[in-house]
Parts: sequence; C-alpha cells; structure tokens
Amino acid sequence: MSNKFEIDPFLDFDLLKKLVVGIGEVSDITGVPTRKIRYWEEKGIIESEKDGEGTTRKYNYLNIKKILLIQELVEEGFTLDAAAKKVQDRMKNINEVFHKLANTASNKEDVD
DNA sequence: GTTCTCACA
DNA sequence: TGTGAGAA
Repeated sequence: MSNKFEIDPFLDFDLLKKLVVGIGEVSDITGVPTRKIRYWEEKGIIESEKDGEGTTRKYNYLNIKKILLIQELVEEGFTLDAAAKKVQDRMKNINEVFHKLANTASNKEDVD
C-alpha cells in the first residue's frame, strides 16, 4: 500500500464534502427506491442528517457510498444485517481515505 | 418534492 | 425484505 495519493484536478473533495442531497437524488443516483432507503434507515443500518428545517433527510457522499455498498452486498446475496456489518467495517477505511484525500487535495501545492 | 403509518406478499 | 397506497 502506498502512502501517497495522486490527486486528480477534476476531483473536488471540498465539493464532495459539501455535497448533500435529498432522498430523491440519492434514489436516482444509487438506483435504490426512496422507500428502500427509508426502510434501511428504519432498520438502523444507515444514518442520515436533517436539514435546517429539521425535515427531509439529507445524504452526504459518505451516506451515499454506504447505501451503494449495502446495495451491492445485498445484490450479492448478503442479508441487510450482514451487509450492514461489512459496510460498517469498510466505512472506517472509506472515511479514513476520504479525509486523507481531502486533506491532501487542500495541500497539493505544499510540495518540497 | 418530502414526511408518516398501515397493510400485504 | 421490500413495496403499495393514502394522507398531511
């Protein structure tokens, strides 16, 4: 594993961190129906944020990634509980890489 | 567009 | 496990 990442000028991690969409957008992006997304959250396998109004769930890149992971695992034949467990473990790596990438992208000009 | 609940397969 | 329909 290399501890150095190549930064694509087309990848905007600052935008990714700010990217927050509603359940409708998530269903369109992930291909998962809104009922299913709410159903998963109801089971507690995923979490979502609320907007300033306190209504309508908001999903960021990590949430969408999580939903995508769950969807893929379930498609493979895993049950929601098993998929959620695997995703939870994998999300740690996702968060770590994501923050590392975002930090590196912000300091990509800081080269010796 | 979103939320919730009840009910069904 | 996932969806349909009704109501706000």
